[in-house]
Amino acid sequence: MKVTINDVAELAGVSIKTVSRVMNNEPSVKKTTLDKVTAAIAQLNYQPNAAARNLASTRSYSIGYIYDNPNAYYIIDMQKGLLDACRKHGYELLIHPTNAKSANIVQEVIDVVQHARLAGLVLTPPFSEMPEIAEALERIEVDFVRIISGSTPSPKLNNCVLVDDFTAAFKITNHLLELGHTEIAFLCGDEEHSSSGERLAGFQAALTKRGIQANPKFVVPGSYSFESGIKGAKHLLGLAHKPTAIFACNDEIAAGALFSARLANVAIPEQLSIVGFENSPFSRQTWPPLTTANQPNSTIASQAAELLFRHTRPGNTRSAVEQQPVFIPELLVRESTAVCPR
Amino acid sequence: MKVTINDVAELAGVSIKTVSRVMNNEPSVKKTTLDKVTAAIAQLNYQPNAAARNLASTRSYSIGYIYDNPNAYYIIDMQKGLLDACRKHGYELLIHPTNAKSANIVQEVIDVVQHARLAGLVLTPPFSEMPEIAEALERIEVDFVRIISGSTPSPKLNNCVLVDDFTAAFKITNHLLELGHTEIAFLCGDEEHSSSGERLAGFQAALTKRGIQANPKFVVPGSYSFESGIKGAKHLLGLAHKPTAIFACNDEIAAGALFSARLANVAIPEQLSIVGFENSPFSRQTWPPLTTANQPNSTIASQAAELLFRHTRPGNTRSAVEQQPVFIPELLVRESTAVCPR
DNA sequence: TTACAAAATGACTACCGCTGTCATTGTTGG
DNA sequence: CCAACAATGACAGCGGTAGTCATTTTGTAA
Repeated sequence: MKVTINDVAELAGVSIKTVSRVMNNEPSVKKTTLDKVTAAIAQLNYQPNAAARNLASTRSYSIGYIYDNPNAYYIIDMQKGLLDACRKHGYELLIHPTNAKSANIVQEVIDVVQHARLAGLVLTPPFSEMPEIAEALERIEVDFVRIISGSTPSPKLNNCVLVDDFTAAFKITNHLLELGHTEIAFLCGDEEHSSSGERLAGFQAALTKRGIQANPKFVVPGSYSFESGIKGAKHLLGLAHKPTAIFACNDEIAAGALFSARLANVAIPEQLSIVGFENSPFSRQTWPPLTTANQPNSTIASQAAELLFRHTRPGNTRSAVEQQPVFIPELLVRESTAVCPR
Repeated sequence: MKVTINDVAELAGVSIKTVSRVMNNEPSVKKTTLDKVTAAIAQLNYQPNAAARNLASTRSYSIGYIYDNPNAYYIIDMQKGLLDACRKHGYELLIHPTNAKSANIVQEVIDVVQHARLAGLVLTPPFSEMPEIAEALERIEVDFVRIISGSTPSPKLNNCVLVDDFTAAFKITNHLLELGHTEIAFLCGDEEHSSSGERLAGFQAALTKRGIQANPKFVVPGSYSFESGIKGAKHLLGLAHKPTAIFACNDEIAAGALFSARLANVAIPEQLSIVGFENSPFSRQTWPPLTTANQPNSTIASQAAELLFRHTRPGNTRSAVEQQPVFIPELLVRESTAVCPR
């Protein structure tokens, strides 16, 4: 029933030490031996006992995902990507939802890492944007990969997976411009999340490039919620001079805006175009379905985990600057956008 | 830095075996010794190394949560509750999202359980309603707790946590009846989910009790989605004889119905009352916010885990019939319901 | 071929931190 | 005061990793 390293060694006709060498990708194993052992492993479907490994090894075979994000769809997608990568590399995933604003959050993170003897951590906003967390993890010498909003790799962004909100927002805005819109409003997300700022910057850059001066009245502060979308759109539709398109900082805001427009008897997309961002299930559930930017969260998460594993693997120095994967969410045109009515 | 059982033993002036006994709630530890050890544990903030425990013990200290559910909010809530219970009892949680409809799902579940040496499993719909899964788990003698829709504990529902959809639906319907509604429509969820049937039964029972005959035209089949709510409500509002209230089988359907009503220029709640079910974040994000039934998913999950731990703990026989906790989602009145206009 | 260094492998040991078993020591009550 | 039982401790693993050498293979230059 239970296959141990001894069974594999016996079948392959080698010592357990050699099997161990194979399992840990150590060099100095001859090709022919490696093949024999690999075959035996496959034949017996041997999977090393995680508990024994963790106990014996100085290395750890689990990584953690600490999060605090109201967007359940985002979290689920991230988890999925992390789990896939973990499964592939024989790691375990520890999930730890918590409150990023709690007073002793740094200590809590440290406790989790140390108690579970984690090899590393994957951080998403807001944790990935909290310098005190990064500092603490560096202090206790635990690897981590941050998923953050950004477009240009740089040494400062060491160990980050970048999501290029700027460029994606630029493209979305171009889509609206191509439809003839020039009076475009922007509904911001939370100021604390850098993604909101990046998207706004991309939006403004696209306008500027076309020689259009962004109307400051059309930039509405808010937060990443349906509620905020309702309010923001209501405000915009009450202006004497109304926009013909709204760029909402995420799908929830867009859905709220859509709702508000309905209330005001504004036809979407005939009288008003609305775009979202993220391609959450949310965006497909509205009516009409939202034009948005597809953010491949699972893939992003997988990449982040892979990056982490690369560090964690022995022989790699933590300080080595890794290449920084950059993801550009892609424009996904659906039915909430149309040619400018004017 | 790292506190082990030895440190505790030394501080308490006992052998490590005694500390182990305390950690595992074994009897035959003298009160005075127990206090000494407990104090030492607290003082050092000792937490046993999970890997070592798993390795040494015949028992397992991890449980699994296997799921396949499109509702991310539900999953996140469940995870939260399970994690809380696990943390409290020193267990670990393995999460495993997968596809319930895959051909070899039973084998997959068995593999997960055996590879991770799980002490038990918590199952939610659809897994909790798949007899082949239950049979397989019984065959390999792994404990599991199912969270299912049901109102009356019975030996057949051994090791289940019941969510009394029937009674909750009954109460919701009563709320509508008390507002004077008699022409109430029902938007069904997926047929495969027993919760939909239970809610419908509760709805009909409430009508019957008031001597109202349910109009068969007002029971609309569908699925647990926004889309389905849109369609269902559109159909209902197109009838010559329209309902004055709609009972949607969950919040997403209700949100869809609400959307449809807006499109048809039907004022909510003045002209039409709409209720949902679940109290998902969704229900607060609509406008007006939905009257719904609050389903405390985290608590339900915690209870399920507790039940599982009780089995798993040595000294308990698997076959012992446990009490079955029953949760009745509670009516939560918000702004989507009002007195019947007629 | 031979010789010899280098590479590959194995035998063995010491853990990792905890639990299970069984022997030993305390602590009662008759 | 001693049986009888409760409370405690000594010690051997669990299934691996890691390190140390010793030994066997291999490759290669003379």
